[in-house]
Amino acid sequence: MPQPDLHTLSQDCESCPIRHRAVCARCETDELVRLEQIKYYRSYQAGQTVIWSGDRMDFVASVVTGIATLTQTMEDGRRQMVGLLLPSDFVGRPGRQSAAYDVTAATDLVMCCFRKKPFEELMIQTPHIAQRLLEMTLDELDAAREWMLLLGRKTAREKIASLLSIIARRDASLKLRSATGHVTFDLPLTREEMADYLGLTLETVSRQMSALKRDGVIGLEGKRHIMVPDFDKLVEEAGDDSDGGFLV
Amino acid sequence: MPQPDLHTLSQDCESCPIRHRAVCARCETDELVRLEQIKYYRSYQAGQTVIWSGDRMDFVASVVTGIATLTQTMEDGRRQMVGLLLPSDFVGRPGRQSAAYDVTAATDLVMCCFRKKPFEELMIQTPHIAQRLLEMTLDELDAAREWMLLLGRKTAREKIASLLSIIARRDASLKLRSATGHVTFDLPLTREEMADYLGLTLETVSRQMSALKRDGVIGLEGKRHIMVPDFDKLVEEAGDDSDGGFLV
DNA sequence: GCACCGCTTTGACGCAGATCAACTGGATTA
DNA sequence: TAATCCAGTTGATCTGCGTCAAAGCGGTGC
Repeated sequence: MPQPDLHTLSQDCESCPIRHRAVCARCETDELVRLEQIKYYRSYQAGQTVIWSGDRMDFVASVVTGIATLTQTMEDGRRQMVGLLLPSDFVGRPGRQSAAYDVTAATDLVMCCFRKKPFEELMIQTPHIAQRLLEMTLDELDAAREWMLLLGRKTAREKIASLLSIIARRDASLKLRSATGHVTFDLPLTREEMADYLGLTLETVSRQMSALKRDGVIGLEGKRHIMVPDFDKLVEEAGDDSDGGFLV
Repeated sequence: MPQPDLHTLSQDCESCPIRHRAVCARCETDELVRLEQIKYYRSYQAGQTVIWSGDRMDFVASVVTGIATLTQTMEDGRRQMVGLLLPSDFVGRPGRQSAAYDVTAATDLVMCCFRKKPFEELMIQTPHIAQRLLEMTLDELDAAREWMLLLGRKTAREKIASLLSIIARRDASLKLRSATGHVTFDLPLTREEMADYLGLTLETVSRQMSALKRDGVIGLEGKRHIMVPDFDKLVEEAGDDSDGGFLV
């Protein structure tokens, strides 16, 4: 169940931490005013389910803080994560009435929700929203295709290195830094969630994390805090082309 | 090298076979006129490369007839298909100057190309194009996520059954039929291309095709013509939820 | 007719990662 | 202080798919 925690939250779009990256990034002041009329915040604790696949979904939303996951589950319980949503990422699909995936809070999570019906109307009237949403969707499609290469062709070790470098990059970009040299960050995912992301078992994830640590590619402090002495080395382990995804 | 074959091709959008499914689907007559001014056709033979990843790309396009593939290649030659483009599907990304993937003609292929610069301008002026492109991109993202489940969690046999049912469905929908009961279609892909789609080797593809044939799930006539006596049986082999993707 | 070629099939074998199971270590509760 | 719990680690074993190799098969050219 969602646990509203509205009083601690900024209600003012202008001072919003994702103002210039989210679906509202291109909006003018007057457009923001209209968005503000249909928005509300929701908070979830780490581990809570935001919505189940197939459930009716009467809002779309932006992640404000925290991390959410999209997962698909087969009848026999096999699970595959298909989306990892960081601050500014968009949840839901205009024009669709029910959720296509399970959405879960991987960390404590705050979302800025828009009632779906008025959001859809606003989208027709203000092209800035649709433009930005198209751009974001195209970025997500590129990320999904990169992810497909990972799932289809990379070894377990490469998968782990890829995931770590993706998280390091996105974490750095949220802090307005770039990921080079010595890098440090917190893993927002459990070993099991990492496994669901990578199409592996949690045992294999654990083994490969230990192997990367043994080989000095990463350092671990506790289970979640990662230290990368040489980011280029990590990227090399990921097996990516040297250009290394500066598209995003 | 592209082999122009313009004389055999319809130049008239109104009589175009993909008029009501492609990126132009929502356009009014006056908008079509403007699109017609910036469009040109190109033909490719099966096996030809349309564009290499990283190459400058000064057009975007719709597939008119035939099938194209998007693939990513790692430095050591491992390949993963990340897109299978059927008639009406869109190629290229407005706002991007170079191709992100290798685009190849899997069959003989005709594309309706738009010069990129004027297309981008037109997109700003006529929201119908951007609206339709957003819708198509969201559909592709859903398909990519389904594909991620396949790559990450399905067995070789399930992967093959999934691919066959996807092709059967899309083939049926192009012929304005629905895929039920006894179904028949041609495979547009070689065993190697199927392997690149599924994250398998061509040997495993061949073995699983033989196994499905042995078990009576499919029949083969030659290498490419597939007969499915009971489509529901095939879908069951694919391991999908019973709803079976009527989203598209 | 035969040789050749690209695609496909089939067989033998090996290995990366899955499975099953035991154990560790830190946090929470009693 | 110990009991419980849960995420994570590590070990032993198994197996599905990859790898390597050989042979089949339909089409094309000579």
